[in-house]
Amino acid sequence: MLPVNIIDMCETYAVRRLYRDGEQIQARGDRKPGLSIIRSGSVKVGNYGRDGQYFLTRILTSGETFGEFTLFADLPRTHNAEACGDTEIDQISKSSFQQLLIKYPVIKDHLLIALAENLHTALEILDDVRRQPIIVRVAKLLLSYLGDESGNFNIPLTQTVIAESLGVTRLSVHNSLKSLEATDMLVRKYGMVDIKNISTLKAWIADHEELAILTR
Amino acid sequence: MLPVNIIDMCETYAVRRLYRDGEQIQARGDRKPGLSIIRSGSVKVGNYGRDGQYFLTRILTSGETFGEFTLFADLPRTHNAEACGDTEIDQISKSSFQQLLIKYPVIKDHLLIALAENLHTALEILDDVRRQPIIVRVAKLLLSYLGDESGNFNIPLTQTVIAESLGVTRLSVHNSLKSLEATDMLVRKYGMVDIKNISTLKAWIADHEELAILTR
DNA sequence: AAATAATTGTATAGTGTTATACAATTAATC
DNA sequence: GATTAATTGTATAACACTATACAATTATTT
Repeated sequence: MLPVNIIDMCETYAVRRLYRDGEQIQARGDRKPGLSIIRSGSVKVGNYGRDGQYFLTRILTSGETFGEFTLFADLPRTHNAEACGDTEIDQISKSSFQQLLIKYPVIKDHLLIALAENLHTALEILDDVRRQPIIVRVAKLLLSYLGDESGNFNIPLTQTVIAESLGVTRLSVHNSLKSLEATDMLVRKYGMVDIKNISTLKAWIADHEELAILTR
Repeated sequence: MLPVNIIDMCETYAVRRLYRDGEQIQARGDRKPGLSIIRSGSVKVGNYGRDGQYFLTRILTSGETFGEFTLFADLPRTHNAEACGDTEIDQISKSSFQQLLIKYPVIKDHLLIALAENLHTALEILDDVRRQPIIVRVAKLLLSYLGDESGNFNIPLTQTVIAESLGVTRLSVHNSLKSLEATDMLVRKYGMVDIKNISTLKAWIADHEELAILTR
């Protein structure tokens, strides 16, 4: 996610387009490079599996960007993206972006940071997928939605969305939430999860993802 | 992986150090930023699971680099790294690297490319972990080791190493290889896998990872 | 207030993967 | 050439997760 003032710099180099709810913005495998900036609405990023099962990677909202890596490496898009509600998107083509970089070289630094952060996040998620049981991954996902410590304690995610985010069945999510509720860390509600005690949740995660740090 | 001439530029800004076989170079969670360049030997990058199970991420060899993302985002190391055989490594601290960037600004562009490529790779692997069955992932891993089309057809990987790379048991790898051998694409040998026909393997992968591209 | 849609809860069977154990084969070492 | 180590092969039981189906609950719409 780029800083606001950087995004403003981009505006004159972009072409704005409106996507209707559910409209596809890009497909996995697309090769047209360019940076996309969400100005209003939100975007569902994910892929469909063999049997139509959907794997949600992330929901991006206003101010967030995607497609950074297509600007610097000639590689196809890794994910489908579709509008989630009517959504306005600024598209900057690769050539426009190169001009933009000449005018505002500082943007390069912010892209380096953004790419570094995204890479770190991706590596951490990959690590979790491999090493953590579902219940820990559910807990960590919930924690990631709390963000600001003292913020909202009720997380508006359906069990289905959590399942799509983690790439598991809704049933597995349901069972995990039930176990977590049994240890009194949260309450399941219709279309949301209420966290009862953040620090307890954090401690529980730290406890259960504790890993042997061996040297051989 | 940075171009050779870029790595040469780095040399005078680096501190070289020898690591003995098996010696730890960095631990997951370490916060000291810096870029590492392998000058000789090789490095095993991975993590240990709860029960001591090892998850191998990659084996890096001479000329390859790691730690790029710690230079631009204040984030801890995601993986353990240990020397695999006696290994020489050039370490460039964050402050040295900043001076280096001032002298050779072009390095920034190569780092952007490297980060973009690494991010793409990570996203693709994450996608495979979620959507592909083990047998397809085994096949894709083998294919990735062929690299140059007409190169070596015998891949020197033990079933254990393949298992650690994919985060599954050796047994699952064994069964996958057996199935792939049954369709006459490869031959299992002691400590290696011989690919009989690359194009057949590629076609098989394309066939089996074919995915529904749905729009809803 | 009634009807419809969305979400959650529960139960059973099936499947792929793991865990565990040990034998067989191949390579390396003495 | 004999011994040891490493790798591969095979078999069984256990387990986590999935697939499928459907009921119950909560919210939304009319």
